[in-house]
Amino acid sequence: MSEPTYFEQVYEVTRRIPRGRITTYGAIADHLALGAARMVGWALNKSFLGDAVPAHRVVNRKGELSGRHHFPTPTMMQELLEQEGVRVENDQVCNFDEVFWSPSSDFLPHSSQ
DNA sequence: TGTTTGACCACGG
DNA sequence: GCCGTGGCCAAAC
Repeated sequence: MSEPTYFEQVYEVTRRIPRGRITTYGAIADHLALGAARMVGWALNKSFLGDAVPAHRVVNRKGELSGRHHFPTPTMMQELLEQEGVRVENDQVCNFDEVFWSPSSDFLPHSSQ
């Protein structure tokens, strides 16, 4: 058990992402002060294997579904986002700025869910 | 125990 | 505005 590793923290932050919202690897890395966004993606790689972590809500800074290939099906990530109201086109989030959620914003700046 | 990789990001040319 | 390189830190081989 020991201390919670950084991917444990990534799980926590990822779970706190509201429905219909997304965030970036850099935002999580910055909030956790990891300094390396690569670890976030790598941590999320194992996240959905055991724990129900909405890894589909995490995209890169370009709003692209870079992790779609790591899902059971490459289309599942887009399907999940569309089901939550996130408009995805060509494996990329359209209103990226609108659905973007910051891990530091616990109080939700715009509207909660 | 050293090397390689990884769902990235920022900067420079 | 696009492409190449470095940096970042930790786990896996």
